[in-house]
Parts: sequence; C-alpha cells; structure tokens
Amino acid sequence: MYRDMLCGDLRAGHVGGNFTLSGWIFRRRDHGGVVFIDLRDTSGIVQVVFKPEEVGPEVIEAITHTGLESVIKVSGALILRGEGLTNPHMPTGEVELVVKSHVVLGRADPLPYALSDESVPEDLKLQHRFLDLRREDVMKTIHLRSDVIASIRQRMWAKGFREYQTPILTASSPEGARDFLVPSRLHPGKFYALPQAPQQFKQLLMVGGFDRYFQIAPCFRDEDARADRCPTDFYQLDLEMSFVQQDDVFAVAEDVLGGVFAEFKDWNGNGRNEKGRAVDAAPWVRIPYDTAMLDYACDKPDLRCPLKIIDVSDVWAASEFGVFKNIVSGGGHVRMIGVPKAAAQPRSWFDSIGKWAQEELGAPAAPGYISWKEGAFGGPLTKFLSEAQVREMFARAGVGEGGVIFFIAGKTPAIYKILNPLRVRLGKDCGLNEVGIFRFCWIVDFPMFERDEATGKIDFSHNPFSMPQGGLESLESQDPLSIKATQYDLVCNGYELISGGIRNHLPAAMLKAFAIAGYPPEVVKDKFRGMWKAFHMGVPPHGGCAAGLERVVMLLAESNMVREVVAFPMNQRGEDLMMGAPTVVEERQLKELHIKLR
RNA sequence: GGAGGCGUAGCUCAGUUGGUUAGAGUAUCGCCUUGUCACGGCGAGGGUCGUGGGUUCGAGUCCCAUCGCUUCCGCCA
Repeated sequence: MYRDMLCGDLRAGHVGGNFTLSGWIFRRRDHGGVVFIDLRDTSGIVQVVFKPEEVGPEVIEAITHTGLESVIKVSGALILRGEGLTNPHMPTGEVELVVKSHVVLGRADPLPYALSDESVPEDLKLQHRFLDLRREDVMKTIHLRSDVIASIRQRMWAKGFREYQTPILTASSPEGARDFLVPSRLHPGKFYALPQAPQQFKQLLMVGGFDRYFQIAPCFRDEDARADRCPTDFYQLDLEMSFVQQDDVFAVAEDVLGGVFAEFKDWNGNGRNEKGRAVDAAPWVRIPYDTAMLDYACDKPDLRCPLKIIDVSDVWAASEFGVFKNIVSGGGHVRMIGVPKAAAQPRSWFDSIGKWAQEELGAPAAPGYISWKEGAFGGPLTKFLSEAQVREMFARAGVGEGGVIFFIAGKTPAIYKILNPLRVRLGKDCGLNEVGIFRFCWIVDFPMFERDEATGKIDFSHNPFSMPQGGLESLESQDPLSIKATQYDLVCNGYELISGGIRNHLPAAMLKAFAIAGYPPEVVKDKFRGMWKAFHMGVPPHGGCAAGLERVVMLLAESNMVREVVAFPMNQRGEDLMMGAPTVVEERQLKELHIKLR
C-alpha cells in the first residue's frame, strides 16, 4: 500500500488519525535535529516532520541526503501544529504528519533547474517537460484542457451527436497546407499523408447517412509555427451535420462553445484570472467579411476595442495635401480611426505611436493625426484642410472636442496590416478597450476566390468544399472574385476559434469551382475520388465547422503561448527535444521503405 | 526564405571607456543548526564568457561570420 490519503486533502478534522502518504520532496528545511519536508502529490502539499526521537538519527541523516524531487512514502500520525506554528498560506497549514517510517520509492538526481524557477530557457524546459508538468500552474492548465474536452463531449452527446474516428493515414490532397508524408512499405514510391483535417471523411460520413458527427480530431500540417500555432499537430472539435443551413450550425456552436466558456469563465488555475470574466450572450453578432475589412481591417477583429475604421478618401481627394491626393487618385484609400479623449495625451504618446507604427508595423510614415483641443484643431495635417472638411471628418468619426482622428493612407490590403493593430493599440492606450470579457462574432460571407498578388492566379480563398452563394449559376455567370462562399469563422477577442461552411454537395458546381481555381476535371476526379463518386450516389446537403481546441483553452487560461496548453509540445522548429524527434533512421528501415536519401 | 531580440557557473543574472585573478543569488557537496515553511549560518567545488575568425600590447566587452533559442513577416484550403 502506497497511500491511504492525499497530501492536499489533509485538514484539522483528520487529526488523531494515522496516515500513509506518497509524493515528491518539494522543499526541505533541515534544523540539524528535526527536519521538515513539504511533501507534494497531485492534490497539493502537506508538511511532514522527521523527529530524531521518533525515527532515530540514521533516518534523519538519510532523509537529509535524499535529493529534492525524490519520491518517498511516509507513515505517521497527523497532529495539529499548535499555536503560532500554523501556515495560513497553505490549505493544509494547520496540520502536519509526524513520520514514524519512510521508504524512498524513486531517488532523484540533482535537477537541471529548480521547479519554482519560471524563467528557464524554453529548450531546457522542453527537454525536461515532465519536470515542468509537476508545476502547479502547468498541471492545472493541462487539467483545464482535459476538462474542456470532457465538457465538449458531454455537450455534443446531449445534442444528439456521436463521435466517430477517421483514418490517420490518408491520401495527400493538392490544396491547403503542406502535408506530412508517410512512405508506404508495400507500395514502393507511394506515400500516405497525415490528414490536415478530417474534412473529406466527415463529409463522407454525411453521405453515409450519419446525420450528426463530431470528433476531437488530430490535425497535421507541416507549416511554420507561431506563438498561437503548433508547428506539427493540433486538435479540433470537428463537427458536421446533414440537412442544415448556416443558422443550424451557428446554433450548435453557440450552445456548445458558449456553454464551455460560461462553464470555465472563472477558472483561475494559473492565477491570471483573479476577477473572473463575462461571456458575450448568444446569438453572437454576425459581420459580413467585406464589412469587417472596412470597419476593422481584419477578418478576426477584437471587438473588445470599440473603435471603428472609417473611409475618408473623398475628403482628402478634395484637400490640398498632395501625398494623400495622389494615393487616392492612384487607387488607394485614406482610412481614419477616431479616438475620443485622446487629445489629452502628451506629445510623447503621439511620437511613440508614430515610431511603433513605422518600426513594428512597417508603416511608410508615422500616422498623421488631427486633434481637437480647447476649441482648436491641431496636428501637422490640419493646414491642408478647410475647417469644414475637418469638422466633417470628426462628425463621421462620431468624435467630439477632446478627441483625435488618425489617418492611414495607401492601398489595400497593405494598409490593413497597419490599421488593425493600430486600432487595438489606440483603444488600449486610451483605456477604451473592455477587459474581463469574451467578445464573440461570426464573420460571414467570405469570398469564394481570391487573386494571388504575386502570380495573378485565382485560387480558393478558404475551403474549396464550401458552397458558393448562388450555387452553380453564380459560378457560371459572375466575376469569380465577386462570388461569396457559404463560409464563416467564429472570432473571440481577436482569435479565430472556428472555421466552417455549408458544403458544396453538387458535383457540377464542385467541378466548376475547381476549374475556376485552375484544377482540371481529371485532377478533381482523381484527387477527391471518394467524394466525387459519393456525390453521385445520393448526397444530403450538409455543413459544419471545426473549432481550434488549443485556442479555446488558451483563451480560458489567459495564455498567449500554445505550448502552455499542450502536455508535450514541440519547439518552434517542430522538434520534440525530450524524445529527440525527428531522428535519423537506420539504412535497413529506409531500404524497406524504398527510400534513398539525397 | 526574410527581419528583430537573447546567448557569461547546472539554473537565474551582474560585469563600468577594451585593462591585471570574471562576480552574486540559487542548486550541488561538507560542517553547524530541534519549530521551520522561499528556514538560517560558515565553507568548498563548479567557467573554452554559444562557436570560429579578425582588430588590439591586451577582448566577456569592438568588428565579421556561424550556430542555438525566441518573436514577427512569408506560409497556415
């Protein structure tokens, strides 16, 4: 028997009992005679005391030389610590276990770094991830992930969905991200691909008559990492439904994700959420893609910032300012962000905004601005405009005296990269952005196609399997770039949480859509052969979406590092420093796989 | 593929204008310490200053290259 009680559960009510505990030596305080040990297990920490008169000097000597983080078993009596000896900072601080016997179960060598040290280099931590996992906040964050998954499964089952597994080894497909490839031993020269998402399988389940599918699905993409993006594999709540329209998918997502956020809004396992958070009430606001790009310069706007972007190209076209006039006449735009109360900011703030925009955002010049202060308009651009023009712009911005309007001029989409972060920063600096709330919005009506800036080629802008609005008819009659897809994203606080769509289940429309994107019919029929056949044998209209699990957990954990919500994360270059992956393999293995390295 | 930041003891960091034997905390080891809770005290070991080259009488410090980590851009249907 290793234990009959957990360390963190011991309380004054247990005093008088004899207990056996097993755990890690978290800290030791050696007083020559009496030795205190903070013993830690999954439940928490309790102080255990080694006294010479109880265990003898040999045991005192032995426990003194048992390294920190060794695993031991102790047995003894639980006592009240008594007046002046309690520790109010520990839940177990009123009691302690007086050790009668102990066993070392797993001795620890000196550690490469102290568990309590948070500023250890990332690669050293990743090499010893099992040590990092012992830290309370790390463990609780991984617990959160597990609890979120359990909650999602419960909510999906309650809605009549069932979970189905789909293959991990599948076929490479021509569109999308770079595939991870797995060579086939039985088929020389042929490769499996790891699925970027179970997209085609879930659609084929619909064809199979399974109305409501979901899966906590692993997805594999061989792309470069970001702070909020794993470089190799990540998980999605993937779901698909038959005989539904956009509103039906939204209702499920709002119930399930809204429920999850409400359930965990007060989670504070890592101490970053002292005050709790509010959750935007469903139904969540829907913003067409084109509107989002105009108002927020971004298809994943952070709605905690109330500021909106407004086009004032016409005003500047009629001004005396040559730079902006030329930009407008050359097909560019002048966009404005109006900030109430910003005129009170010191000159140094305006300078720092300008410096930041140029250095961090790559703006060609510091953003121009006009401030309205003490009845007068100020700022370097004022002299190029009539008072009526200035008043017109303040009126459009809905900003009165005491406010400032900022300008960014140039061509789209280049100006979006400046406008979006600028909008959020201005709101933040002026105290306008909401805190302690999850703000959701649906971005709808994404364009079906986009033109590649470099090559001029037309390609799918999002999911090639989305139904174009207007169906086959719009594909045949409209300018491809004007066609909208039945394609939507869910955004929370500036993070894309969900992407989904109503699917194109009409073979003719599928062929036409791929043709516009430059894929000939033979390629569609060959590369998507399963779907192509299936769609000729009775396919229900269907749609769905997928939610990025790591991003959900990151938001709930107030984290901006995806590594914090993964038990065994890769480093930025897709290496597992603990396991040593990827590795070289033996020549024999390569030979079996018919592979020759070059 | 491109840009920025970082790299000094196992770990966290300091190190002046380029100057003589590179310091501190922590961990480890030894001694002391019977009520601490980040216990405390004394002492010891531990360094190719990421690596390579250059400038110089002299480089942790300046220059060049390179490697590693990290953030961003490209990329991510």
